[in-house]
Amino acid sequence: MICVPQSLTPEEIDLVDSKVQRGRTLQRNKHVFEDGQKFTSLYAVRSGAIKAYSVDQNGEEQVIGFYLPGELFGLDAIHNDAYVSSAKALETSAVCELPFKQVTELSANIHNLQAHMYKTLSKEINTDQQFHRLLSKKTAEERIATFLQNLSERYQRRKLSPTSFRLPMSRTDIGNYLGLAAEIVSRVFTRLQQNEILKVDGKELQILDLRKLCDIAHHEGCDFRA
Amino acid sequence: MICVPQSLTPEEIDLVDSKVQRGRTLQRNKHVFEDGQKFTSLYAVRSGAIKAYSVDQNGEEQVIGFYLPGELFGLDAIHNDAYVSSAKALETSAVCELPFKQVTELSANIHNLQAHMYKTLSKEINTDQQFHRLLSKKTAEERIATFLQNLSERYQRRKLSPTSFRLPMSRTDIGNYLGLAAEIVSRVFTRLQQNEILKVDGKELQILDLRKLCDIAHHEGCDFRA
DNA sequence: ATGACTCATTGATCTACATCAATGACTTGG
DNA sequence: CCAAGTCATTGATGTAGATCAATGAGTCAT
Repeated sequence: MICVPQSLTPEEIDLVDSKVQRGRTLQRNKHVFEDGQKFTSLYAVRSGAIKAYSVDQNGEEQVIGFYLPGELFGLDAIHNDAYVSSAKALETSAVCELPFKQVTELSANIHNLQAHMYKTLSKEINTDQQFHRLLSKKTAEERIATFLQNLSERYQRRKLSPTSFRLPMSRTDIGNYLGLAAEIVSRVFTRLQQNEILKVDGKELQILDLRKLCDIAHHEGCDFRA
Repeated sequence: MICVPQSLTPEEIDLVDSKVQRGRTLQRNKHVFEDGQKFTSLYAVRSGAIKAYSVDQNGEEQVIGFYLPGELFGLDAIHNDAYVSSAKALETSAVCELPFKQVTELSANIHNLQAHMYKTLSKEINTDQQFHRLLSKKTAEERIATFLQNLSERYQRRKLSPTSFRLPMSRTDIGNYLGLAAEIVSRVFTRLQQNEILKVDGKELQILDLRKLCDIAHHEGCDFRA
């Protein structure tokens, strides 16, 4: 159910649900799909965490994003016959497969589904544009604060603790994603810990002062005034 | 006609065309839409050049993109009731307005149009992800070479010279877009000129050695081997 | 035409982050 | 359960690009 948009009517949900291929489970480091494979399906995370990335000519990896339960990925391949990035499990994970052909066919009839797809794609574009600002203007500390605040929100949306969670990815992955060296991620974590904003123990993370974290992030929609 | 996707059948093109509100013309610095205005329509450029940007709490501008004839913009607002960025003319420009309500209604019936919309949105996501790498990993020189090579391709697609064109935006806008100070843009232009890769005279630009420019760009799909 | 802009260029200096290097802790698979 | 990775942390040093400052060229309104 986590794989089907909740904006539909119950009947529509059933219909869509019946087209969803069920659970592939993946061990850590196993691929959901790889760059270049024939594009067939979108995927939604049921449990665990997925990393999307691409590799350039020089073999240099670029982390594109991290996906948590309830989130949809593979959207970047729709315009192509093949996937344009790879997706692998950061920990033991389960995903649902949504054959894209079914999505288009259903969305011609289910107006709500079409609207949902357009919105999802557009939201992704918007998110990427906010990320443009992050990479273009923000300092290391601001980037990391924004990243953690964003994770916090996403865990909260899934009814999990917004202030205490486990980072499923390595410091290197975080740095790669945020355009920083892993060492800088480490140093900023230490500094935020000294300022009693975080408590970090390996991959276990506690946000002690979400308010301050948001102040540092300078992120739209990350203020408590609202 | 430039506003309607060519992937449709002639009848479909006519149908879509009849729904397209015709030409708004804008003087330099006039807005097509502004952040916060009620979202109603996508826009396509007919002539001129459009800059999309957003402004954060501190009044700091972030250039999100530049749009040339034939290109669609406003996609980032679909998920929302209001525009999430602003778009203004960099020079006297004409745009077509495509009311989004019409687009969704038509796309339920015209399968090709739905497919075209999905592909357009997905392509935009993919472009933004490539930009992620540019900002995260590339040097100033690589960024600028990539940017110019990309402009060159887009002019070529519109049957204009890929090696000789006018930059419609300022150095400040280019720098802002690429995550660089305007001074660096200037310095890199000078350097590329010394190496006889470019000829720059104010906003007039000639690419003297597209091959070398591509080598510098380190950009996928920017090699002559293919 | 003329003064008041904005825009581009170049030089000098500063700094945030990258890079290199070393160490210890954790993880893992044989 | 031990050896061989991988991962995180911290310190020392280097550098690409930011910032500040000055000048000149282009553009615009009147």
